[in-house]
Amino acid sequence: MDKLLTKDLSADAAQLAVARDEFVTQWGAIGSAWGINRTMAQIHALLLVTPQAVTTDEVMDDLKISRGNAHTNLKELVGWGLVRSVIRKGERKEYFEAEKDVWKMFCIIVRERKRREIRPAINVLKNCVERTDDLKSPGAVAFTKQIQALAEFMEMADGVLSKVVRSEQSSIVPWALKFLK
Amino acid sequence: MDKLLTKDLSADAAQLAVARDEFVTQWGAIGSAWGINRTMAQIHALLLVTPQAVTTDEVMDDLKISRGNAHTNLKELVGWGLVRSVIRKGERKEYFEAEKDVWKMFCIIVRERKRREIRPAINVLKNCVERTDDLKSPGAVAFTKQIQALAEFMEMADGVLSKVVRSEQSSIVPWALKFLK
DNA sequence: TGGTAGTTTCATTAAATACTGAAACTACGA
DNA sequence: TCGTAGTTTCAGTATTTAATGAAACTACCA
Repeated sequence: MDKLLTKDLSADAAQLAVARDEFVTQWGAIGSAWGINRTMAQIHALLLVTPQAVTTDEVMDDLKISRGNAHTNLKELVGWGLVRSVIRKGERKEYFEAEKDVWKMFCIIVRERKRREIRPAINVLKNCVERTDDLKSPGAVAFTKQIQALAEFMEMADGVLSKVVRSEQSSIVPWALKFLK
Repeated sequence: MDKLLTKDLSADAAQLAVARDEFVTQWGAIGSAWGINRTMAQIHALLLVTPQAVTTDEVMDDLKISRGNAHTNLKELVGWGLVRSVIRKGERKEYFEAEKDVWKMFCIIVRERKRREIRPAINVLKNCVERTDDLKSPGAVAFTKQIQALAEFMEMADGVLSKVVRSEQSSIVPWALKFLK
């Protein structure tokens, strides 16, 4: 009876462990497709499904990676703002925990990608336009027009994302959604 | 006088060539950050700013890349639907041209990424939930809840994107934008 | 101020990814 | 059906990117 209960519990724990592992692994693969390094995505996944804050050693141990790798990617995640470091009083170790709220997570990612990638891309485009918008040849005019269209589109997208993310409130998008067709 | 005119024209052409090169190079770098291979992004950029359809050889020559590389990436772009191949009657060569309309381009990219990356990610999440939603331990419940939240968020995002992209009409987003705060 | 727990850095190595170029293939026209 | 222009494939190579692990560093405490 007691044995049976124990057995069930450990079977459950195993099932959970499998699902957790599956999630961490797959999230790593998904990250790759979006230009995020696999390990960083895996660490993020791991922290997302770990209720307590964890140490570098626990991450190393769980994902079977080196200290340097764990350290670098944890700090990178902190740099993105997706992970916070926590210092428990009386302890010297550093603990890490992820932002768990999905909407907040989304806002952080959007803000960072806007800052790191969208804005610089817009600058590149504007720069190209500046170099050519005084040229009169048909080729130059066509070029400028095309780049301008791209620039305008990206500024529009940038603006939409700013507004979506501004309020930090998850209710706005589903609400706006009703108006879309 | 004639010489001066020629000089001016060639200066203009040079200026255009520089801007074009800058765009192609930078677009390649931007693509990298979003998980797209550099060459593919560069070819796409090149076709975007080339009015006529071009051949594999022209791409090779312009970007200084091998035939195999040019071929593979052109076909990949065709696979995404961002580039069409054109066969001119009476000619055996294959020509390629990009979709130039920025909004259509955006719709294509969104649809493809939805299909290739967002849907599979949602399936991974649902799969994880299935494995654990019958478990009763507090750890399992917390896990399931977190994954469920992620899954729901992604389904919502998927739905928003579907609607945004459905009409193939660029006017909808700016319009909906007015309602956002 | 020496010892220790913990963190950070970075030269080296490993792995993943992309590119080349030549050979095989295809399809058309003479 | 042979020759040729053009396309496709892919084994080998190069490049880029990420990971390791050990040494240097830091900060605290006895």
